[in-house]
Amino acid sequence: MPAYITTPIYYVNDRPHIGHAYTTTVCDVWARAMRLRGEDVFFLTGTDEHGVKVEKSAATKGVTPQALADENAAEFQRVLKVFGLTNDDFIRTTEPRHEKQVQYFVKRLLDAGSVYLGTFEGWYDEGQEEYYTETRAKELDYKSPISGRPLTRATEQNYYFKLSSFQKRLEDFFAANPDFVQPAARRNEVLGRLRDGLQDVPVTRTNFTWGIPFPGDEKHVIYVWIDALFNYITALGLGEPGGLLATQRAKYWPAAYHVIGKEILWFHAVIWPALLMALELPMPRRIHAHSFWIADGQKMSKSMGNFVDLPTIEGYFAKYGLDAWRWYMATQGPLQASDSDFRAQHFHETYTSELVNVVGNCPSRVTAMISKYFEGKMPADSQAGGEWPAKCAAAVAQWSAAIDELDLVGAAQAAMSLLREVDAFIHRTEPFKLAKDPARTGELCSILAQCAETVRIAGVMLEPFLPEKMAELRIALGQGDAPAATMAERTTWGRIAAGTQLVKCALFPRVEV
RNA sequence: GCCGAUGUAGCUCAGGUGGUUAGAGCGAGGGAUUCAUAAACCCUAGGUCGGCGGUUCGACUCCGCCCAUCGGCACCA
Repeated sequence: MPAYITTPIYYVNDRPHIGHAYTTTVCDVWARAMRLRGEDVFFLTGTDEHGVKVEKSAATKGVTPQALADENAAEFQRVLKVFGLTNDDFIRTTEPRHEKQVQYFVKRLLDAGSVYLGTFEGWYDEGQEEYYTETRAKELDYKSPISGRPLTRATEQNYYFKLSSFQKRLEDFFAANPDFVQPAARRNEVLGRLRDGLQDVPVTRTNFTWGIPFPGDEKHVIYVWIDALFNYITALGLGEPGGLLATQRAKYWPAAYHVIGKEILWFHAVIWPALLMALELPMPRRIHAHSFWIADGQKMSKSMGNFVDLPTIEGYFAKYGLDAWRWYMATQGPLQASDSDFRAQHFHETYTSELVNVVGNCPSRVTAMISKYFEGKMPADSQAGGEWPAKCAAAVAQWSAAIDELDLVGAAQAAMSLLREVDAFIHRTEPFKLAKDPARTGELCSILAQCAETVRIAGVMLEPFLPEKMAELRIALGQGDAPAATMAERTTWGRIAAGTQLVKCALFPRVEV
């Protein structure tokens, strides 16, 4: 079954930081989990490269907007590699394939009467070439915040999208699809605003040129946000029906899961569906709007200089490893409605208590005992797994149900609790004592074989989170490095044949503060 | 200002329909043990459940007010 996972496309005026890393990592874990289940996943990310900010930054630097975009897009792409992210494509809004299709879609909106030419009137700051809303203008006492000169009342012709005409259809859609926007708190915000009524929104501007020209009226430039939203379908070639891209990728629409930050919820939950309705395209499956990381209890901001930036992140890679970073992002992050605090100490504690003491230590003690008592040869289990096959099956089911809901914490817990049970089992049955009594070797064999099998299955479930370390675990358990089997096969009981050579492993070294 | 939330042990959070000693994980302190990465295991936390008032035989759980924090309020990518 096809599944299409997207991140927002990142604005090239920014440098990569924890926000980008977080969203992309969450999507990556999700994509890997779905692929593990055998689903046909297409995972997309990219960069948003148009708009007045890029135009201005480029001018300041004395380069062309395209040169600036090229440089920063390359940086984002480089970072994806460093993070080991498995996106299937990287779309840039300045690519011809995207621009052509956006013009096609906008033309269709125009032809369908969903886009029309209207007049915009507002408070204009001539120095900044910016409009302010009535409330903002009032706050500024109708003076430019930069130059102090009075704002002028200006009008401008713009193309508008008839968002207002989709009110009823959107309400019906939300009523029929209660899970469309996640988490529920975010959905409620959207519903609340929807009740206030919708106004038409401009889709073009004329005060800058760094954008996609409006088809048929080229002094207008398509507004960045609409340009950006379309990336989700231009990457699939939907704006070029019958084209090569569409032949290969059209199957991924509408199986789309848009993972976004809460700041862009309105665009994705309301405007994007309305645009799709206007284009008579089916709705995506889900919009998941996560919250933000804060730093040591305070909002991260560039001016405060407390942004967790790329060098900081790379420091964590060096100290704890890439998988540990992924684990922290996926299990401690703000996937739900409230923000999460990023603290070095919390990172360290999570690493030690979960990865070192459980995910690392449990396989370590199991493989150590098998090494010591059986020269590393997987012992034979005369009890056919005892209660463990059923426990593992239940954990896998729980894992899978959690993955369906993008509940990464739940999925991780399903695997973790299995490992904790193995620890408890060892504590209860005391194989290290049985090993001293030759009469009880049969019992010892069964216990250790059951532990090793359970560890192997838990390891499969942890692969999307900890791809590098779980590959090491597979090798330690004699399972080779590149598993070709499906997840269903790999989580069935008894794949480590008796006699298989196992190796003692220590996956997560303790890190001193 | 308007709309919507949240406020429970050091930290992160659970606590349908009100009822004996308010829970978990992590951290911290102690203990016992050794297969293991001084790990797993056992015990310990005495938190006026934001504040005030009300309803009730009885409220963390219902109502009102107040305080604090957070989110949304559309052209911002």
